Amino acid sequence: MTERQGTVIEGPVRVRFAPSPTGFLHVGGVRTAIYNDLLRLHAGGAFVLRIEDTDKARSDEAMTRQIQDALSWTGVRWDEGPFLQSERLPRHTERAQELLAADKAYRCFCTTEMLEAQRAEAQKAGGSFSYPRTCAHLAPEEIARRIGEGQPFAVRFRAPDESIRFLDLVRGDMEFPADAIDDFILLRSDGTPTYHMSVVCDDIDMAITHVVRGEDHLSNTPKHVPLFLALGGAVPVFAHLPLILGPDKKRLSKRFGATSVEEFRAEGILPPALYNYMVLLGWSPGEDREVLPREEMGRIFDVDRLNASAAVFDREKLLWMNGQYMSSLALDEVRPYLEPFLAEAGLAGADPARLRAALELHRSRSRTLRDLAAAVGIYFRDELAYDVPACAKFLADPDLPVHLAALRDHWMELPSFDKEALEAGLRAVAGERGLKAGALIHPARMALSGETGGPPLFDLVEVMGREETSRHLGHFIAFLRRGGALPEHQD
RNA sequence: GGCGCAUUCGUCUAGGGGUCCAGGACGUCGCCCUCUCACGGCGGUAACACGGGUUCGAAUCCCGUAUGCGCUACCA
Repeated sequence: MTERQGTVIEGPVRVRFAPSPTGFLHVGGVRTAIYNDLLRLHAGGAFVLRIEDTDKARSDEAMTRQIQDALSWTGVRWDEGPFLQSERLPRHTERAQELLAADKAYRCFCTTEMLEAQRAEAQKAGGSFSYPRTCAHLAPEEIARRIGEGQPFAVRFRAPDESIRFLDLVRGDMEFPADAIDDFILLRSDGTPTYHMSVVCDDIDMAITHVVRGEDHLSNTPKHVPLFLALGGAVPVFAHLPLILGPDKKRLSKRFGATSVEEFRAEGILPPALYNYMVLLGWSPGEDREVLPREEMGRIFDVDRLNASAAVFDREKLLWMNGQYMSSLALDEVRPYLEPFLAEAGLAGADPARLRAALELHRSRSRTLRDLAAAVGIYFRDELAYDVPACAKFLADPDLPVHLAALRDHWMELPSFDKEALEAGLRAVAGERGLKAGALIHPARMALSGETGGPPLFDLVEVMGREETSRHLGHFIAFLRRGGALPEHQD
């Protein structure tokens, strides 16, 4: 941990995000991408996007496309790529062959069955298994003979005998004993390169200076470091990010709700809110500020402040963050993201001016875009569904229909249908009838929104407009007169 | 099993030996604002995993224990 002090990064960096396209982009992946984004933003340089699609069975073009969409939606910007690792396989093989030629790697003729047996035995004896270097020093003639016989072989890396050290920006100076790694495989017996070979080769070719990735790669790093060296590449600086946990402190799983960018998007989360929330899951600006735009975070981002312990994903706080952005962003910035939800709510063709006014009225009251789109629906409907249980107190007042009818008549005769006039009108009607304003306001709100809560009544009515207000009041009066029975078509 | 990493309010975190009977945020509770709801404001609630050291002094440094997690493939 001591080494962390003063590891602030100032020069240009080359960072990369290298997801494998196996479905949706999960929160862990997004956060990794975001920290890379911020590091690049802070220090300058380049962000390389590399798709690790070598596991062809699980990868396809659509998934690659999806990752790019999810990243750009989130607000992560990359400078180079996407590069497909699958297209670089020949290069990886070529580099592995170089290691073989330089005797930094060797052919291993051991069969999987043999290795499995040895591994099982070692486990039974209570120890850990590492490759016993059976083929590490075969005589050249022996090798030639076996190749001649057509025996398949894998290519193994000659792991160093010294302990391996590297710098991890999150955890400090790391040191692994030599026996922590064995002579791992570079090329499978079918000739294809393994993950370790591909990653290191690509990181070298792409001149990556900082590898920011998940903690699950921490134990792989002592394998990668000597491989960088053997291939003549500069060893990058590492930063291994802790995992993201679910509320049960286990690996985040679906049963606690959305876990992927696509799902958050579908729920109506704004990209900057997701981005902002994710950044805070493992990093803090060090001052008591939390809601910060990407550019600002980029300016003050500092790997020094990355947290080393796992964090529980808190959906509530994400929703809160979303609410912050929903109400503070300019409406025009929100609109593009909102559009699909409006369409879904059947409001695609709604009157633009009224829609806009309605959105302004409701956005600070909604936590998601989906909620917002649903909330403004009341301004564009022929009939409203009332919160029936909450209507009990209105039904208990036999004079209410008359009062509301008077209110409606008064409002309809107003020369100007604006909130000041509406309020003055309502207070006048209430006064004439010996009522408190609230005695009209609350039932009117129910009549015009179907709910007990919502924006200030006169704002609501102004946006609703004269015609709809009259109609909805009429419906509600009829509803009250029926004693609360719903018309046929409304159940 | 082996190796590694982690451990501050329910959750995200601040904290780099004294300024910490531990600060901020989400949540929660109460109050204010108010026609309701939300926003906002104010206040309350609640934490240094445990045990040993080191030190005049430890949340902070060291060692152990516990717990959690990761890795331990011819997967990535």
